[in-house]
Amino acid sequence: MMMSAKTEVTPVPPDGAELIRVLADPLRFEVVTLLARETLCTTHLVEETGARQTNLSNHLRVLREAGVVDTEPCGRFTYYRLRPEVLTSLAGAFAELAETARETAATDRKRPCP
Amino acid sequence: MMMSAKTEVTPVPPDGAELIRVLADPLRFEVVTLLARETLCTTHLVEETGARQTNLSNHLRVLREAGVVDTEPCGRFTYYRLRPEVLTSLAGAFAELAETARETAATDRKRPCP
DNA sequence: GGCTGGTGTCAGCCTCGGGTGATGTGACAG
DNA sequence: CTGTCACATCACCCGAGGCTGACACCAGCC
Repeated sequence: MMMSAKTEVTPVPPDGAELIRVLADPLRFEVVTLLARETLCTTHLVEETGARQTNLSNHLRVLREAGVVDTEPCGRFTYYRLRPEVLTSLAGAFAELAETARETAATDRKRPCP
Repeated sequence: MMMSAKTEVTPVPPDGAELIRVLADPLRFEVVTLLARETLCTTHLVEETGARQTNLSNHLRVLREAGVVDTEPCGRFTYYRLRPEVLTSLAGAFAELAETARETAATDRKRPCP
């Protein structure tokens, strides 16, 4: 069958808990921070983070499978681009949780001791 | 010598990366979700999550040391209350990161291949 | 063609951290 | 005072996952 140039648009299963787990790793979070400011390829990330290429490639796969980043091949290089929507939804989830917590604190809602 | 029974207002070292790591654990995140809706004590959390008391106590210590929750002793019980500010700041951080990423994507800002 | 440089994949090592059981302590009930 | 309950702390086990080295792959350059 033909493959065409599908970039495999990534189905992006937006699992909240899984997403947090992915972002919890220090190196992955550093990569995300760097990619937020600039679209980079693996070589740049190696320079910036000081991590081994193999190590970074593994982490980038995790980020890719989690739908956090998109890849854009450019000759021998591979550009990594961050997906803002993912971070936005995460921020929204935390904001909503914080709002609920603030209401709970304001009305002093607590379950009685049994 | 020591001054009164201060509840030890928790210095709260607001380390972003550390905070994410703390919230990345499924059980801890479930606890945070539950505490957002209602102030509970350990017994309630044991009932709700189905986890062992020891296990929960350990996780609650992590949440306490990270400044995510506050404790309020009530007789033999200990109430756990969520700190909305922590979640708010985290949400803000992610929103800011998302904003930066959106700008980067909009202006197609990328570092050239060396 | 062969060679080099940029990346992904695989298999293994090894540490970190979550789960558990035993045990201690303080607070009520009797 | 003694028992029980709520909760914390400790010591230990063990598996998930991060890191690495060896290798495969592909795209340009000679």
